[in-house]
Amino acid sequence: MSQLAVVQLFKALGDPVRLQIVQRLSHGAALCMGELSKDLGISRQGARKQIQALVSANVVQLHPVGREVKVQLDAAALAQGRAFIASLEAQWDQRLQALKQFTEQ
Amino acid sequence: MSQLAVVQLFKALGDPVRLQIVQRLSHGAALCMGELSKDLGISRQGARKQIQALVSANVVQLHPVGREVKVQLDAAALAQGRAFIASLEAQWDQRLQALKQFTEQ
DNA sequence: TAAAAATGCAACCATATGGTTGCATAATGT
DNA sequence: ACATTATGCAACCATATGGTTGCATTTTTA
Repeated sequence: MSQLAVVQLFKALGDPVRLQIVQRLSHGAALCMGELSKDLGISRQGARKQIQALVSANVVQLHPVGREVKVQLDAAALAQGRAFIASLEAQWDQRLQALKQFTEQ
Repeated sequence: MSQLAVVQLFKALGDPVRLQIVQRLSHGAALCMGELSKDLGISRQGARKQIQALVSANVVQLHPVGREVKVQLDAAALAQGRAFIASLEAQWDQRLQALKQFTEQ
């Protein structure tokens, strides 16, 4: 996973509206835009732009169905984000381990 | 962990310069600001502002040592971010499981 | 065939963001 | 003491961002 992709992923999650959208979608149901834009406290077009941001970051996928557009979470993006953080933590722990061995000498 | 804290954490990680800083720090050594600002391709004050953003998001801590200021990663923030993503994935998986059982009926 | 519903597109606006430069200040080395 | 080093603070600027409104388009429903 490229650095750029990771940055885009975290940037996408780093906004209250977008994170709220992701949380609602994580419950599984693929909601259409109209449903999603409610409860967000902003206009439909405002929500649309945030959803587009999630699409660009590959956090979400759009599936047109008739006149509606279903919005579905892409769990792979979440997995990649988690894996990236885990790799940072692994480097950190490795260093702590080395430091521990050094002080025990 | 509050929603706001999660948003701030991801927003902090969602920038190429800040992510680069975090990656360098994940190697363990607590670097001082001057060292960090090099290799970033921006001015010292530019780097300073990004580091401050990381401090505000609790991703990093500052420790003044003489005339220097050491910058150290706070691995707890990483753990919280990873845990948050994991909880989203858990909800997602749970839903998939329910769907599977439904179709198997 | 019309009306309504769900969405798309574009222009616009206020504010946030990422960066710069200039100068001040505190700690260190000679 | 004095020059140097590491940093802090503030003003400033261009662009990105998050939101709005208005209107056009496509699909469903009556």
